[in-house]
Amino acid sequence: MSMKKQFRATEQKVALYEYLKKARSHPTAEEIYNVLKPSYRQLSLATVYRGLESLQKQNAVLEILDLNGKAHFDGFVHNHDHFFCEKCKKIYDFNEKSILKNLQDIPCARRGFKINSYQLIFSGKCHICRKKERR
Amino acid sequence: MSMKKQFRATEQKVALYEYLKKARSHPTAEEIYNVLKPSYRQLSLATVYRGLESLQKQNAVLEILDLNGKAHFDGFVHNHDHFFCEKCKKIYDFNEKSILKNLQDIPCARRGFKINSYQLIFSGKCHICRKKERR
DNA sequence: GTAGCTGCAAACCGTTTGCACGTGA
DNA sequence: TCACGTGCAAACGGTTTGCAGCTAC
Repeated sequence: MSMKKQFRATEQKVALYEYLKKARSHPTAEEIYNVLKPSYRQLSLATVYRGLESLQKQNAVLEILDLNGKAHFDGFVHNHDHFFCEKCKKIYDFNEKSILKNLQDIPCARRGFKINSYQLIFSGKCHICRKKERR
Repeated sequence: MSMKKQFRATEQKVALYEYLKKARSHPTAEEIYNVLKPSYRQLSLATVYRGLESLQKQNAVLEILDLNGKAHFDGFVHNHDHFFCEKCKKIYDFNEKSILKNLQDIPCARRGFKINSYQLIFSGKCHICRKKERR
């Protein structure tokens, strides 16, 4: 029989979670590591990755792959889309609610496919990089 | 002045292109390599990657990142969406034309963002894997 | 007490690169 | 001719893993 795994609220995982909740910047694991390292001097990158994996399984955090295949993390877990800047490689929230509203309506069931989720990521140039270019 | 790079139709690149045009299976670079290797005994994986990069620049081929960050390639370059099977890791075409029709209509310009492209990938279980499970 | 978590270092693996040689236009 | 492409092997970089010790519950 399948016993559900118990997640533990360790100091490190709480710190990860709290940072992601307030940072709306979609950081990578390494960026998070660099921010938290000064406060948690023993912290290791592997722990960041494992903590993020654990938080994901609890649906507390979302993983987004950018168009280079690099993982970013988002503390805002409601269904929304993203924008990836090809220049500065930052990820932005594109909206509060995904522009794909009715997932059920999408005509896919006829092929026998079961959709669990989707990722919609726009790619281009962000307002900051465009402004810099115009100089 | 910026001279445009000339692309050459070498034997290897033609083989890559022709394989992708008929294989509707969204193979990875390694899968393509394994298929072509018997016919091109000197072929190296690096050449496959470089050839695919070159074909992409000519808009002859499309790169799709699956939800594990792995690159797959598609010889069908018109704007369409994909489906990624979480079980067998295969990528399928989801439709002939993307369900996002009017890219211009998306209210993004107000933020000063410039959209060049987007990737919409559904994730779930494909019909083959679902069938297998039901046994 | 014990399942789950941590830090460290090493391994992993898909992809890219440097180099010397080859080849298409 | 010579810019572009190739094969090989080594490097890269983000992520994962094995292990011994630690900690939340």
